[in-house]
Parts: sequence; structure tokens; C-alpha cells
Amino acid sequence: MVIPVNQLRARGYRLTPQRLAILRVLNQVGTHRTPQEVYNLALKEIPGITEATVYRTLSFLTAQGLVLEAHVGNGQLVYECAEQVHHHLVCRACQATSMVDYADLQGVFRDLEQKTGYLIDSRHVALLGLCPDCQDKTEHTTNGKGER
Amino acid sequence: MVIPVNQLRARGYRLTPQRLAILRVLNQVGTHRTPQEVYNLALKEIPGITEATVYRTLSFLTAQGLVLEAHVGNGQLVYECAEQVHHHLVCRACQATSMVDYADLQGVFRDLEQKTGYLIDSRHVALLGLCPDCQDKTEHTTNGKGER
DNA sequence: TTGCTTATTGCAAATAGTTGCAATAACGAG
DNA sequence: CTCGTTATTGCAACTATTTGCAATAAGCAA
Repeated sequence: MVIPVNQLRARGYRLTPQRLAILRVLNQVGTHRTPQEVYNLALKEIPGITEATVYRTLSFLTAQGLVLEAHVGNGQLVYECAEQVHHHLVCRACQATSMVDYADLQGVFRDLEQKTGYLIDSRHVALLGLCPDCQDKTEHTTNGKGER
Repeated sequence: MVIPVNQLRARGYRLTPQRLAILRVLNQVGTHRTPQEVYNLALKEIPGITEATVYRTLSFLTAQGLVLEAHVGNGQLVYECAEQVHHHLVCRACQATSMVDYADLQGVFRDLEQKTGYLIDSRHVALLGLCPDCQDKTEHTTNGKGER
């Protein structure tokens, strides 16, 4: 993937080593990254980078549309590259995530836009649920705390 | 709305004044509440209640399905009563929210469940976008920072 | 009603995330 | 290449959220 250098500069923003490093980190792997993970990985490239910068850069990149932000499960904020439109299924028991490129969802969004007049830009929705494995496991202990 | 006292007790949990107060707070108004707001309101009923308890109770009630949790906009965690299945459209410019009781979304979820085997229990999805008003406003200044 | 078990709370310390501000450095202009 | 403007960073203080642990009190049984 090509880092959209020009996009940033064209909009009057600056292309700093910190931003490049963070983009590179997010490009490395195709999965979600928490701010802490991003920080640790970026630290290898930019030894002096701070957590504050990572947090600020992540929301900046999100605002610029270069990065997608999602709340996975319990409330963990995660980030990943805004390469293509896709969604996630997250198992609330085992935290497994599957990526869903679900065209139909887009269709529904489009309908919704027509009905409400909203312009929906959620290209990254995380849906909570139970994966097949955990459905089996929790069939008997519905409590989540054991039965005592 | 009736607080489902029995549900909690039946599952072996206890019905404490703190939990009742928090449920009452969330029942008072039909809108989202941040943990801080819940804390402030609960404080009026239970003078000694702590923030830790509020946070713990909110996630407890969420886990029990009595309360819905959603990330609105920027990453604010908000809670509200789990009265019925519905979703939200949140304008990322003016923070306006509209409630959507959108049966079609449920249909899509059902399809997804069939394809993936997941059991989806997201009954509260917040979709980000631009409301009609803000679309007009931002037509000219797409930057969000002025143009300088 | 009294006592017992143990889920839940409050407290305080720990961790996560945000923000103000002065110093730094990107990058366009000359 | 050098300079000036100002976006961005680092630092440190601050706010938000989580967690361990001992004390408390729900709710069952007698």
C-alpha cells in the first residue's frame, strides 16, 4: 500500500516521521492494533515518540480518513488501515474476530441514507456476538460466572 | 418500565441500592448517558456511591443485558436502557443522534449469522455519518479545520 | 429474627487516555 | 540554501477508567 503523502500535504498538514512511522506500523499487519501496541511498535522506529503523540496521531489519521477506528468488544479502541470497506464480527466470549466484507450491509446503509437523509460513513462497524465455538461451550453455563 | 429485579436474583446476583439507583437513573430519560453523568445522578440518591461502582455496575448490567452500551462518535462510551432493539445514527459534525428502529438491519444480521455461524447480539449499533444539515454546511469547507 | 455465606462495595493505588503549553521542525517562499 | 510561519511534538499535569483487597451487607436457611 502507498502512504498517501500528498493527501496530507495537500490539505496543509505536515508529514512528520512520527506520522509516517505510525502509518507504517498500521500497514505492517492486516489486523487491529490497540493504541498501546501501536506505541510499542512505533517506539522501535522513533525511539523518542510519546504515547500522547500516538493517541493524537491516531485520532488525527482517523479524522483524515486514513485510518479506521473501531470499538471491539468490551470497549477497547482499536485502529487499522482504511484500505477497504469492511466490518467485523467480534466474539464477546473468546474475543475472536472475523472480518466481513459484506456488500449487503452497504445496501442497507444506502437505504438508511435515503430514509433519513444522513450520509453514513461508518465503514467499520463491529458487531458483537458469540462465535460458533463459544455457542457450544455456553450452551450449558449461560451465566458466565459458573453456576455455584 | 419495570426493573427486572427477579432476573438478577434468579441468576444469583444481588439487588443492591446502588444497582437500583443506577437502573433508575438510566430509566429516567430516554437518551444516552455517559458514566460521569450516571455517577452524578446516582450520587443524589446514594450519597456515598463511588465512580468505581458506577463503572463496574454499568458493565455488569450490560453483561446481564439490562443495559445497552454504545460508542457514540469520537469514542465516548454511553449507556442506556435495553428496552428495545434499536440503532443510532450519529452525526460526527454536530453530534446529533437519531434513533433507528430498522428492521432491515436485523434481517441483514440474520443473513450474516447464517453465513458465519456467529450469533450476533449487537442490538445497539451506532453508525457514524453526517446529518442533512451538516452535509450542507461542510459542502464548502471539507477540511474541518478551516482552509488557511 | 438471627446467623452464615459470599457477592458487592468503597477505598486507594494503578493504568489508560487527554490536554495545555513552550520548544521543535516541516516545508513553502525568497 | 536560508528564513519564517505555524503545525506538531514532548513533557508534565490532569482526567477517565480499572483493579486488588478488606470490609460490608444481600438474601437464604434455620
